[in-house]
Amino acid sequence: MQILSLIRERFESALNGWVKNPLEHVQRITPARDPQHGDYQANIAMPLKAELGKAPQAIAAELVAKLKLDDICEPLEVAGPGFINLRLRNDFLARQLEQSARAERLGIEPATQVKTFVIDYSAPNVAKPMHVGHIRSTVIGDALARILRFLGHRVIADNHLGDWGTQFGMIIYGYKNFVDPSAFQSTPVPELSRLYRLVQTLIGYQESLPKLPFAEKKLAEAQAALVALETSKLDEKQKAKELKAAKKSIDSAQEGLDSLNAKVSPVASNPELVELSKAHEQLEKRCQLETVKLHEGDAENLALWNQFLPLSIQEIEAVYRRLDIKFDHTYGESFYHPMLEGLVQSLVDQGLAVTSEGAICIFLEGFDAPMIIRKSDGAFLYATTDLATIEYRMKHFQPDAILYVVDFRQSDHFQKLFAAARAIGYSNVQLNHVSFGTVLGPDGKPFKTRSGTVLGLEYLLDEAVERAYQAVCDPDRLMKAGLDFTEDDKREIANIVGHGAIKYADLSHNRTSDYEFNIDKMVSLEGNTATYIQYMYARTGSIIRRSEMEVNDANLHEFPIQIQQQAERDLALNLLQFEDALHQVTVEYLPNMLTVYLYGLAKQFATFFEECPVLKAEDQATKRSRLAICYATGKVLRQGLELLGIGVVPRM
RNA sequence: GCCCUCGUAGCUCAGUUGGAUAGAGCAACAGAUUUCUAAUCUGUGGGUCGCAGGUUCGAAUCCUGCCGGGGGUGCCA
Repeated sequence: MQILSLIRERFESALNGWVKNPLEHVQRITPARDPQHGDYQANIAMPLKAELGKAPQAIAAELVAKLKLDDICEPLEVAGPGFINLRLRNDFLARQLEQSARAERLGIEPATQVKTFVIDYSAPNVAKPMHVGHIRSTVIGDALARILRFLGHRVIADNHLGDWGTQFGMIIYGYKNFVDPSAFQSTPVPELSRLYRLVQTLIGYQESLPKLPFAEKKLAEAQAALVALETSKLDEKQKAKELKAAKKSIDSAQEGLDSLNAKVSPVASNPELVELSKAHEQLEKRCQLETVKLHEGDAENLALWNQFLPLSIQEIEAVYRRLDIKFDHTYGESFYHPMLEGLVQSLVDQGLAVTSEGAICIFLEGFDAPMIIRKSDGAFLYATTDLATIEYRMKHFQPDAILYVVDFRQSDHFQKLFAAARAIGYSNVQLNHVSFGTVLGPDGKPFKTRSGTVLGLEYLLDEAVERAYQAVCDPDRLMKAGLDFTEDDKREIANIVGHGAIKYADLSHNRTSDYEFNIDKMVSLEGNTATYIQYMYARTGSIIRRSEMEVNDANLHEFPIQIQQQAERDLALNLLQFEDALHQVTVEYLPNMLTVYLYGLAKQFATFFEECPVLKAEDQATKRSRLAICYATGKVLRQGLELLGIGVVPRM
């Protein structure tokens, strides 16, 4: 059982019958922020001032007198305005650690109230190459699935594949008109990617070219406005403000012009492409038509779709295999397509959806714009599929919660979707947009593929593995560390370290923040990285191996733990807070709560490693105790990393 | 225009949901090594938590306004 729950229980029984809502107050017992205030602190007395009509210090003193904690804690201490500081007894820590270290699941009991979670994550668009932007959803969703499952919940991992969207119209059109048959024969997936990019480039060109004169005019106007402003006779303050606005509108005009040029110039500079564009005017419309034909069941397009889809999925699955990501279901958009017509009809019949400006809409309280579920041309939208998906999931899985691990830019969409779901009557399910921030490039702007060339996810992973290989398997380092690896060993280590680096870099940021993508830093072997933690894990094993003693769950009772040094105590306390860290993750679905914990634990072990010799310990009892501590640390580090989808190696 | 979101050390980021003197890593500087794997450890310097008010025992955290960045905003996903 987690220590925190244990302490809270004791407080609860002391508060029972004395204050109105003990459970609420007990939540204000937390691990101490500052170790000089003990291990845990109870910030309970201060808010009770009003209810009990006494000074907080007096309340705290009274509470301390009522508490029965002497088997767990040193004598309690009231400090400052009424904090109660708790310090665990060393023998309690040692006993707890012995118990949890030999338990199969580190003593973590499965949840008593098992909940069903559907987690919707990754969701790449098939036929578009996966890139750096797909990392976040995939890795965060996978970590949450692993952690919730470990805590005993029922988890349904569902990959809502984009397999029915407009990109297929583009690829079908590209295939019909631009395919290189021999390339498609030998390497179909890259050829499909090429076709997709070609069509996309041409469409971008056709869209942007006519806008170019307007953008140029807008820029010129903005510049003229600035000049006019500079000579005008406004008062200083007003003028400064307007100058700023004028400069800003120049910047945005410039930016607009630049982005148009970026779409125009790759084609304009290539006569062949210009010819292609001329031969395929209104390309976007043509592609849309192919999409419509597909959706209407056109035999040729459906056959092409059926041919392309498995190829693309194979490609995606190869990435998942590398990353050790597994789903329970992969119900893509196409899976829901047959349900959409009926869904919209029934919403109209119920009066929940109405026709407005030719489109079928759901109007929701608190939103300016409606949620459109059928376009005026009859086509369905993302929102329609999402509603059908909720209906399907509710019917087949009866979830307590559905988590959508999707980019924060879609938060409006999800707010509407959730409001619509409630309006339809799905009230006994928690719908949660587990949103995440943008991956930024070195310029602080959204990470874009470098001018034209796509920085694919596969390339990125290869790069990380290669750098991991160079760093970890540096011959000098291996010699100094006395490590003698075969080439296979090295490759395996590089794989685990490289992939772990990418995942950890993502998971260690608060998911709601943007973060700067920096491959050097990710695969760097210093600081808050997976590699550091993996390294500390390897050291726990290395000590045990060198002791030439067998240490395992079954015989761990022969290695009784005694806590003597500060470093041992800090490490033991840290180890026992693993379960707390996991629960922290689940409160707001923040995997970085676990990375923070693991990094702290790894650092704590490094301190222990420096200060507490194991093999050269002063006596046998100390040696055995410290071996047990190493064993426990290794176990928690390995388990923690595994819950993040990150592996370990015995030596590195 | 309206709505959402962010602003913390030179840089990259945490901050356990309102707790005590705001923390890490990188970079800089000073130490520790015939090692239990130095990919390490110990220490130093570095802050107006964007600004101004408010709420209360107590605010980086909640509320209001302003400044600045990002995103969204009726038929894309």
